[in-house]
Amino acid sequence: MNFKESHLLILTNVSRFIDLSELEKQKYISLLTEVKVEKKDFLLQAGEVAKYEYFITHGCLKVYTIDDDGAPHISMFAIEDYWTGDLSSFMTKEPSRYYIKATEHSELLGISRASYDLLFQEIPKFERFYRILYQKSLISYIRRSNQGISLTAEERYIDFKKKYPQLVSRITQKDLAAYIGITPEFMSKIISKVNRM
Amino acid sequence: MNFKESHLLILTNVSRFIDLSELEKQKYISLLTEVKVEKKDFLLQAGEVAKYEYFITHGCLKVYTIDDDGAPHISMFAIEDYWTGDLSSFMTKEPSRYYIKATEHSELLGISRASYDLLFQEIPKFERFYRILYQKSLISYIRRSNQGISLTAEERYIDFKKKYPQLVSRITQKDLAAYIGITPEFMSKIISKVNRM
DNA sequence: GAAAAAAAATGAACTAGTTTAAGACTTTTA
DNA sequence: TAAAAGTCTTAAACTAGTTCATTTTTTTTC
Repeated sequence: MNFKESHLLILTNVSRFIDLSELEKQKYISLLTEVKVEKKDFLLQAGEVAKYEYFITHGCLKVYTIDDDGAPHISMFAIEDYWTGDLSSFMTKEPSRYYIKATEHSELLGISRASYDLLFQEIPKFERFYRILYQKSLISYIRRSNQGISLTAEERYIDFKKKYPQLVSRITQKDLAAYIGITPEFMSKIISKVNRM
Repeated sequence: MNFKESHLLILTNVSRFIDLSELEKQKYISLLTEVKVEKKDFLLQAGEVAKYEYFITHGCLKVYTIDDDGAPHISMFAIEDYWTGDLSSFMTKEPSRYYIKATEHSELLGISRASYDLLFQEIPKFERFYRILYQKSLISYIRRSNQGISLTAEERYIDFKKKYPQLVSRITQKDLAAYIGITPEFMSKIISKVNRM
């Protein structure tokens, strides 16, 4: 069976943790929905229930909240070969507090809540896949929430640059500031300082 | 079969997400190790590999790092009916950067890495248990790391008090400051301000 | 490819949170 | 139960990061 490129990408991602038979691969692919968004399009807006979890086959998106003062706070950037969505709203079916917006033309594979539930019944191995996926995400969020309180903004910027060098050139300074947790003005100061060093 | 109180506690916790047969329950319990620690004892120290993940049947512990300036940063408090450990070190078998210290006399059930791996072979249902457990933890860490950058220290304190009212009276103000991400002096100011309101 | 819109830089005045230091209160330990 | 150690409070001087306002540079749009 020949899979298209985006399907091969997600199958390769899944195969990092579990092995699927040809039949299981086809079954899995059949549960996915293709989604394309243009730059600035929303995949999700606060107030909506998150109907899908997404795997990104191409592009870049930002996941963020808007606080009471209207300031955005980016909780993650998501690029090719990563997963995104609002897991909380997806699971509880309560309205989301997040926006997910494409920062470039992006292509994704979405799985609906019904398909997600069905997946575990049909291919129980996916419990293992998600167990490992969530475990790894959890480890990096624990680290991030710890760094948020123990590092200065400058240290967080240097750390981000070291960890995601490709990303720095793909996102605006303003968005990076909203991720690091500072104002764009202070981000600008940090960058010119760090570059001078 | 009669289980002892601590075993009943962990079985009840596990039964929130999966159903186990009597035989599976016995098998599971056989993989656990009982641990007791006195106040101020360490369950783990930075530099060691985390040999166990723990379920707390009684007591309270703090999980923290010490930064380059010697300042502690608490990443979680763990009490009865919660899980704790350094998942990153436990999985990678690399030395931990965390300390886990009892803030009261505590009793725990530990599972070693070998038993954890065996558990999935013997009772695959545990993939589901951990998938759901990690999913829920992930959701709360995503929320926490977002709040860390979007709320002021005062807002984080008020939020903590609302969310974990029982805990506030069980931990010192100093430890709460190390969790919130501020100095004990500023914590003291916030508390006297909030109490005056 | 010109006009409009958004992002980035810079600087001055401000504020949330830190540092240092000292005294009062509470808990632990011998 | 006294003394030692740790925790909490208060206050003054300080600094990391914000706010607001203006100009320059880059990107988007028609």
